[in-house]
Amino acid sequence: MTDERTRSIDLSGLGDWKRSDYCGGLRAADNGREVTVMGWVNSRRDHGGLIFVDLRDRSGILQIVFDPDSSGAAFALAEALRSEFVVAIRGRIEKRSAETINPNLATGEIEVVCLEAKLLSQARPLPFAVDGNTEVTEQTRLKYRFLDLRRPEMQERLLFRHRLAKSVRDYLDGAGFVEIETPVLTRSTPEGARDYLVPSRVTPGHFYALPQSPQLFKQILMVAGFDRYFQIVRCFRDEDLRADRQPEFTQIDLEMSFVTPDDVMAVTEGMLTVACALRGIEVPQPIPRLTYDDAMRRFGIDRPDMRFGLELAEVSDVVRNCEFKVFREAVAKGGIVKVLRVPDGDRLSRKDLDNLPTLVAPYGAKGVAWVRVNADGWQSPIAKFLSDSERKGIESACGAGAGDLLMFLADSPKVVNDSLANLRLKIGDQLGMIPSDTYAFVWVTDFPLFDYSPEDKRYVAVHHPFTSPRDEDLERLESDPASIKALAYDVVLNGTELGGGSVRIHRPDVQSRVFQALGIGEAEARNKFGFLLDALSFGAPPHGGIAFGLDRLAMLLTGGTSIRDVIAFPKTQRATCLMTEAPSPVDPKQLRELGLKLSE
RNA sequence: GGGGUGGUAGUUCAGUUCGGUUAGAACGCCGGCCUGUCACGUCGGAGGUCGCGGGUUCAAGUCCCGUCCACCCCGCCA
Repeated sequence: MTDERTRSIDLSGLGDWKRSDYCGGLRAADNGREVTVMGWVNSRRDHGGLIFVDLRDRSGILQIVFDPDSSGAAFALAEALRSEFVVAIRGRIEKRSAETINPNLATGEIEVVCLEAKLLSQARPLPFAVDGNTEVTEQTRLKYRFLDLRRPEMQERLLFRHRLAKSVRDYLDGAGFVEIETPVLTRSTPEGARDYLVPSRVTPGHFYALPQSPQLFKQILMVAGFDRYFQIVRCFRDEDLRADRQPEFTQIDLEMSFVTPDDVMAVTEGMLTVACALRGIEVPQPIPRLTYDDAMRRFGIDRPDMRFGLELAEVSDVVRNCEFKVFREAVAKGGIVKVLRVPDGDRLSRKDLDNLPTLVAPYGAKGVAWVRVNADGWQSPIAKFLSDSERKGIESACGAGAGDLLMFLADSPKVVNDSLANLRLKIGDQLGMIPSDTYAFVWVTDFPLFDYSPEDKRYVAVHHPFTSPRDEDLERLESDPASIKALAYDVVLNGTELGGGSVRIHRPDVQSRVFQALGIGEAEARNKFGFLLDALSFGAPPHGGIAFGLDRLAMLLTGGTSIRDVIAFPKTQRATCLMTEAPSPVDPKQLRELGLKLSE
């Protein structure tokens, strides 16, 4: 079939032809001009004695008319054209007659009458149509990414990503930030995600790590006196993938000297304003703030979707001694009981209610108790276990009134919050309460500095080990680590964490104490972070910064649900590339040079 | 590591409950006709390792076991 397609046609070179215009920009005002356009055959309509070709380039689509009266040679060539052949067209722009205008095309008032044509390249029959009307599975798209990326939708996404990065760069440049590159081959650090390792040939048995972020380098650039740094930089984390997580991703990374959290947040708000303006989206000035404790209390999550209500309320104290064993025992065991109030609860059917346990099971919850608050009292399987005063207490805790549906979770704080946070999203979505054209930004502040890891039997850094505690908490660093709040802040958009940052520790004594609290001994700290402690000891300014997920920002601003759609060549969930088939085995010789041996 | 969904023509899917003649549709592809289409029309045609391996059966796309791939989620990750 390939042979038949290609047999009788000669390919041409460009010769002295130069493109005069992109397809998509031509208009009625160009009537009469002779133009040279080049691009791909988006589609071909052959009427026997007359052939129309929609020519596509990055800018759009333009109709070319091949008429034997205008050029017999070009017409003969048009007969052989097929989808995605690459051609150069010389022709004259003509206004279309009124009845042949195509209002669906930006260039629909005109067409190009072909006077001369060159076939630059042929295409085998395609695995899928590039025309944008055909649904294709992602697996096929990723294998033939070069074709997928031709689709106007993907072109627009990547062009937008370009404009987004440029607007950020321009803004930060204008705000006095200096773009400085940091190493990609660097050293492995404990804490945080699993590193991608790169073996050293020159020092066998030693490894570089690809950076999870340029964290330490940017701090050292502050010590070096650059005052304001930024970088749009690739980061690497060898963890399992999600729709919004790739093993390599791009951060907008910045750091500033002599600042408080407010200063970093102000720069961030300016940057987001410029970025969102590309989509006509307004960013509130300032972006509302929520403490971590409030976020957890009201939404059960540290990245709440603020586009809708459905807030949570805690009722542990109300039900501490109630007759319902599940509630009573949860509280007795140090757990909590929280309630999600759904207004107009009859929008959820009994079947919906029966399905609730399935929705929370992934988070370890054993069930969901529910109550319908009717005008004449409570309708609920657990109503009989709750006294009048307990009912009143619950109603006042969550503001319940007639018509509301209440959903209860009783378990450890983690299970309750995880479950209800997820339930809130699911139900908000199901009831159509989440407006899709709204962009709700929120700062989450005052994160805990440490989180206790039962697995490791020690405290781990919630943000990272270089985050500064609040000054007023310093004295409790050793005595009550769990109570320490960090000078850390996340910016959240529609329930997605866009960026996070902190003011850093700039005193070597404080840094050492935090390492101690994290169970990183003096010798290990010296060994792993000696260069940082050194740097801090030679005159470090107070400094802080933030890092943004460029991919996530691009995804949200293009209305996508997966960052793969704003990454030209993304990886699959198993971190492979379907186009290049990376990763791949390597030649034994390469392994020998690196001093590596594979086990079995 | 775990849970879920999917894999049938180049593509997107139906067919799988309840096993049964030659596995279908649309789009695409190939050929004929067609001078105003733009999802062109029209006539004809080709195209299948039913993801892969094993099993049950007279008989497997369909049932059973294993396995690979993609996606969503939990764990993991800021």
